Amino acid sequence: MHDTDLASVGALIGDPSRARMLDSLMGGRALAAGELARVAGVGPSTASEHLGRLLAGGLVEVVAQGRHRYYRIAGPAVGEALEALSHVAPPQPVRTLRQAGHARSLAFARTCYDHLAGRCGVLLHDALLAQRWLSEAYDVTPAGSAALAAWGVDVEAARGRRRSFARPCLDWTERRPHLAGALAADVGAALIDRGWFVRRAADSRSLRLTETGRAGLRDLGCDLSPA
Amino acid sequence: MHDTDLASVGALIGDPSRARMLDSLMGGRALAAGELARVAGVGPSTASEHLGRLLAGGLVEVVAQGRHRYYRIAGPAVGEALEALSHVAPPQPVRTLRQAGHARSLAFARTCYDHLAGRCGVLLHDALLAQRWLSEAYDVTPAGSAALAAWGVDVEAARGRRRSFARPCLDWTERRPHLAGALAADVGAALIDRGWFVRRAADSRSLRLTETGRAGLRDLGCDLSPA
DNA sequence: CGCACGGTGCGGCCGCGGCCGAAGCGTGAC
DNA sequence: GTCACGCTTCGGCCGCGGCCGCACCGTGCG
Repeated sequence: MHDTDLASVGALIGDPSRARMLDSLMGGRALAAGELARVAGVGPSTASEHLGRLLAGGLVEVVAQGRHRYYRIAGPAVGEALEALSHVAPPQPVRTLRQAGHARSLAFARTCYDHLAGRCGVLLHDALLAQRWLSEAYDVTPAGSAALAAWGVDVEAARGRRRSFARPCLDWTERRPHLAGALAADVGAALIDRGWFVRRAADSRSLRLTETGRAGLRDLGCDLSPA
Repeated sequence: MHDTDLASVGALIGDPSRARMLDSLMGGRALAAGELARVAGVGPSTASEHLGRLLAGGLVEVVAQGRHRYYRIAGPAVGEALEALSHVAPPQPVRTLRQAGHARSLAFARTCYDHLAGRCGVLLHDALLAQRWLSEAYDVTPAGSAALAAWGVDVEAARGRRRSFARPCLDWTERRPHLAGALAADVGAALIDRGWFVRRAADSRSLRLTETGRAGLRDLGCDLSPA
């Protein structure tokens, strides 16, 4: 099954169409083949071929549901690899006004595989430390545990998962750390759940900060003033 | 300078010749263009072209010395990305006896970008925790600080560097964690310095455990009996 | 000095792989 | 049952890029 070495997995990511698909899937949710064809800008047949290769390479997995086939990132290791890769691949230059707007919204709030990133991500990271919900060693304090429980986050469940619990991750737009790991994934999901953020589109990593979220961040002591 | 997006950096890694070059460079030291041509199995001109692309993509950097040009991994971010990629790209199947021997020695002791990995890597990781030189939070204890100083490791200097200090990293041959991060890099260098390990070849990641190292690991309580 | 050597640039060959259109298959709607 | 739709498979076209040989440049040696 696994004849994949460094080169072949790199080649899988190295195709522009597949890279766009993977980038969309880094939003964390499963997307249908047709949606992925659209974001990649190719026909359905071509997309199907790409997805077949990604599947064979173990980068994505598929779940059939009705007459749709939903693809998603295969596991945390894949997400972390793509995340690490994007750290050495800063954003491409802007060409159109539309792209400029999209880039700005991505820089403000987005998902990074399965957790929050962008300006809001680093602000939240800083706030969690400033409020001492997290220690410098990135462990949850008793106060943090209680506060996160109020958000609907099960800290102990996150701790039990087989991936790093909480760690800093250098944000490539802010060049400062945001929070990554199992806890970060749960916190991000909880905040979307509580309506702080809404996804701009099902197949995009871009998030929109709601008024609720804006108030919540202010309560945490975050300074949302531009730059 | 940076027009590199996810796809182009993936494509850089995706070529078999370039992947072999990068894998060799993951040994942590700078290698001359000719050596890299040899490990890649291509002519000098082809290798030069590859290295030019890797250079333009920011994956390697070059230092001219005499009539040689030495290439090395550009920075920690690149090393971490390659490391993360290799986690989703388990080793390719064995075809020859020579490869089998090489695979076995790699599984026993090797460098993973700039720190120790393989069976010896995870044994050392376990020993550092068992001896309580490292806490569960992967911070160095006072006892550990003294012991590491005796090895010639400057713990405080490692703490100051702009990369993660010490963290677990899942070993893909042992499927158990070894130690990664700035501290791990210094510890690995110190142990090679003290003659516990020697590099099997300048352009390989494979290490050989010396008698000195074998005794040292035993003193730490490591069980070196095979499997 | 001249030669050997390491490394790079260029021209040309060639094969891998991305792309599409058409056809086939299974699922769900009516 | 019949049709529509989502997705995959197959065949064929074509362009990108890896490969080499050769020429060129700079360095170091005798």
